[in-house]
Amino acid sequence: MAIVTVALPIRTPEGEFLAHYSGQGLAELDFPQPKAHTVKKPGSLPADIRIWHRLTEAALNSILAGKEPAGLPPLMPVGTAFQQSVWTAMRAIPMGHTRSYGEIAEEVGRPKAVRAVGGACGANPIPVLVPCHRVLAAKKQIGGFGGGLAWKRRLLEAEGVYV
DNA sequence: AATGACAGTCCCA
DNA sequence: TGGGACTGTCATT
Repeated sequence: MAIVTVALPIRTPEGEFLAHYSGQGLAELDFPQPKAHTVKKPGSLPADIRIWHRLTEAALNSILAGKEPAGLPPLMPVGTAFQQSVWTAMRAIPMGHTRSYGEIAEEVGRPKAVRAVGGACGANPIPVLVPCHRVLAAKKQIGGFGGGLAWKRRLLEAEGVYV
């Protein structure tokens, strides 16, 4: 059975993100690429994907503007059981709040797997909407970020969080 | 199958 | 300030 995904661009004040949809929902969200690459739009899209994309566009722009999204598309990232549990825990962090890698590790029942939590954060396919940027190192240190620390700072700043 | 490298954290010297 | 143990995942060997 073929795996079907659709990639659609999202214009924001920060650049053009790229959203990937599977048949289940939003599977991946890419930060703006250094090289502006054109995305070919399919002539017609399934109704559910159009709806999800509108939700993704609105949610992404809301968060970038520091506002609570009115709604989210179904978030369907692909990953291991451990990664799924970490991503689920991250989604429970309210806007403007943060957790440490250690706190997330405890929440998923693996208090000693702190470092592995960092790995799962880095593997998060849906940054921003799955708020990996709200996970900091101990003592409110900034920690790392796959998309570049500038993005992490930018996203935290939009939520009024300063490290 | 084993090793090394990571978006971490704590402990002990 | 520095080194070791701990943990999940992936690339490399």
